[in-house]
Amino acid sequence: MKVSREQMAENRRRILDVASRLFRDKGFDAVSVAEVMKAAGLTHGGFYGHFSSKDDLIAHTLAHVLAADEGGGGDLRTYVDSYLSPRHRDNTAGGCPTAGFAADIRHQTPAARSAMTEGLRSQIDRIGKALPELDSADRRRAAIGSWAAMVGAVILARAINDPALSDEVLEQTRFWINTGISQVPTS
Amino acid sequence: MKVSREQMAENRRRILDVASRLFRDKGFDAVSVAEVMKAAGLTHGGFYGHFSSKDDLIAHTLAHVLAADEGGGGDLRTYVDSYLSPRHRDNTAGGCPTAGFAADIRHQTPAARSAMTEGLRSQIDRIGKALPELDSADRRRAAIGSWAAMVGAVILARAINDPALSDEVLEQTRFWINTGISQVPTS
DNA sequence: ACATTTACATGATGGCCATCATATTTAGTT
DNA sequence: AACTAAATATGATGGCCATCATGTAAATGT
Repeated sequence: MKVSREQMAENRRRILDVASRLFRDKGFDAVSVAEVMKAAGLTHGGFYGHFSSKDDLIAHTLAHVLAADEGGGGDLRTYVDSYLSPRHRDNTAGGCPTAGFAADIRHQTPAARSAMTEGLRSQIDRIGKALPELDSADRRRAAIGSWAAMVGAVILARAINDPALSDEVLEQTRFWINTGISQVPTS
Repeated sequence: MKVSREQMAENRRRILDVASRLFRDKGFDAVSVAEVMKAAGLTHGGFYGHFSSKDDLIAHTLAHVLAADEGGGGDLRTYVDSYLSPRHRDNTAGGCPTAGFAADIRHQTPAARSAMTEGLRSQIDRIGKALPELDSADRRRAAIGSWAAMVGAVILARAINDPALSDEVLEQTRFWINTGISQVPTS
């Protein structure tokens, strides 16, 4: 049955929302189109009225979630601490899309990879803006280095089995980053 | 046809070798059992004589490749530089299994996750041993922080589309790590 | 040499999934 | 109020894949 224009727009938004959560949680391959539609409260048939293919959904999901992700507004220390928390590690479905998707994106379409590229660019800028005390070159270096460490630490912490080591990876990386961004690099 | 005991052992080794390359290159899901066997010069039927399931193959492949991976023998600077090189970024099939598998392992069996846990543990120790100038606590922190940044940087560099930004992520992370491990942390 | 075991090959089987075809119902439009 | 177009539902279809069943031939033990 046909639905109103706003209803359809809302359906599309809901598809993207649940897809971004399911994909982050289980990976692109492990989530079927039918599963996404069901989670959005629809059936699989209507899918191709919204997107031309599953790959198309993936690309739109990435653009959607990376645009929605702000993450660097407030204090950098606070952001780093919450990013490298057990709470964030355990919240894969609602957590950082970069940590959830980055490794998988290597196998996706150019459109998906471009969305990730732009997301990374703006994240580096955002972190850099939160480091006004450094000069321009140091700021960019600290932003990229810190972000790589944050993403890597969460991915490693999620991969392993031992809760104590997982917690330690997060905490030591936290300290490592906080000492790193608090001093002028020797270059 | 039956083959000799040594031939069978060699076949098994070859299966693990090609599996580790294919999995690193394309991901666990995108590689079929038949594809692995074909790459090993066999047909799919014999597979279940060597492994009880695809999950079993994945777990053994991980243990195999993480055991073979030494990586921290020589100078740490040299290791970091080669790890964060475009050459390593572009060599997914032969490159670091942690960077290739870490994100995917979250969805694998407990056996696979345990193999990764032990691999991470020994890698942290290896890097720590290469930092004799730091005291014990700083050494562990630097080892974990550096390793997280290395893994994160390679994953990010592989995910994105823009070669210049990809190169920059590697290079800036290299600088960031090298300044980080060359100074006594303030905390 | 013979018997037996066994590693591998060939050839199903059943399930899941992306995508498509068609039906149904209702929002817009006149 | 009636018409048309569009959004979603229901129901195929074809392909891929993990796993299993069975055949075959060579290796190993006696």
